[in-house]
Amino acid sequence: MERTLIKDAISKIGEIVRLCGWVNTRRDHGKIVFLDLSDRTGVIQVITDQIVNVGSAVEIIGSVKKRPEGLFNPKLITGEIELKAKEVKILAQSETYPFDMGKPTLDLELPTLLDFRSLTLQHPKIKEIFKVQETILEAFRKTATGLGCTEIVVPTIAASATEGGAEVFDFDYFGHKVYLTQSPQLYKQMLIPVFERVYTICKAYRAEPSVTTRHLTESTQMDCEFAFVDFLQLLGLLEEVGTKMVKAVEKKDGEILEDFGVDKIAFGKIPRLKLREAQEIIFKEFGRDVKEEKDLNAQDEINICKWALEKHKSDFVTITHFPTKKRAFYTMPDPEDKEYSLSYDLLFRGLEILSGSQRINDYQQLVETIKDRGMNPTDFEMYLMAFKYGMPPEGGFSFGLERLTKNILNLENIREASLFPRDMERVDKRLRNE
RNA sequence: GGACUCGUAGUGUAGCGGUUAACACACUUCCCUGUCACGGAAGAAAUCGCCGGUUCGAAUCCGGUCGGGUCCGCCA
Repeated sequence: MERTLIKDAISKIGEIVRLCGWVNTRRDHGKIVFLDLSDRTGVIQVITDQIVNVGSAVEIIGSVKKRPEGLFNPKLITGEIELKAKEVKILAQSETYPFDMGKPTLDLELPTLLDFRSLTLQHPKIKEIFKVQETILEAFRKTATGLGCTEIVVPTIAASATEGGAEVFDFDYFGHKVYLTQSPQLYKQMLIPVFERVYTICKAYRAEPSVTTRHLTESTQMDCEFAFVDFLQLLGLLEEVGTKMVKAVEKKDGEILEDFGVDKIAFGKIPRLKLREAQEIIFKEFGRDVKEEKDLNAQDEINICKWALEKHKSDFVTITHFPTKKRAFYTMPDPEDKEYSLSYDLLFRGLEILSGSQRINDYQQLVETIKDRGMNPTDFEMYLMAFKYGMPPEGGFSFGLERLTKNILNLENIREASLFPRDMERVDKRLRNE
């Protein structure tokens, strides 16, 4: 007999069907036993007299019935029907889970959540995090494609430590020292003269010894790069991509946002502030003098987002013109004040979720900048080659997928927004110093 | 790297000088034909992270150690 998906059972009242899925919970009333059966499309109540362990994979043949009047369950899409089982076949018996999977929220401490990752991911509410992530990825692809970008796949093994800034992982490569890339930056720039506009979804590696709620050593970046654009156009592009991703989640996963108790997202016109202007606002509105700082710290980001929400009804804020010295070498200095750069960060609900810049596209200027930073142009031979042959004005940006997911769902820790998070102390299992 | 915090059944917590170490969920057995976080009865399950000290007496106080967590720094 052909398998029926749970959501399709709704239209099969009176028919005999075969359902496949997992037993979520069991309510045993003696002569009558209720099972909640789930598959990828939903959950249905099954009536049987058999005891089946929670978690087991089963195949159930039975008849779809309309529930008696007054016994509907509005929480289920199948709440007006149920399956009267004729035959329950256990395909794979489940052991007892180390915690209660039946509760609406898995109430576990973070280390427990991650120690049992292959099990905790099965919980409906945790699964939802990654359905949202899927929506973000889907919307990013769709928006970038709509903007004329070609999707590219870039390497994560590189011969030079490249960009400076973050610490990088190095390892032995057939007797040579090579590095894991901290961003797809150089590769997407090299592909500008090929495709004019590109995007990539890739992994980025940072060996920073940071143990915080917002850092991963392996993150997923969503990157775009555009040719023939100026600074203001770039700001428009990043705000469009950012807004569309969040709107897609609101549209497609509204119920999940409700489940997580998330406030309605504010889409007012996104304020654009130079770093100095943002610092001025923080001083005036929050009484904290950070005007000498070269970047915003975590508290600054929270403050300025609060201001943007109150004054501009926007959960986003764009911060521009960071000090040139604090940014990667390929960042274009502001021609009007070279101390500052044509760079930007996008903040969303108190956290930086994107950064990027207008790039230096002039070959000579790029070579000089690399030298000024104490790096060697010969380490960038292939990269620089592209700039000798008609590199147009260009720029781009990079979104952090896990950070965006964390902040959309108001998760406490970024590790919750990664299926298998890597940090200083964990690569699937806990690492111990021997 | 620095500061502050927390380690108690499988899980999440309570207890903070003398308790038979408590509660909830999960688990086992029994009862229950309408539950949907089902309900009811009984039960199993913890050398209170580890080592040492103070004390007549330590889960509880002190020191050390190991392991978490949060914040700061670094960083995206």
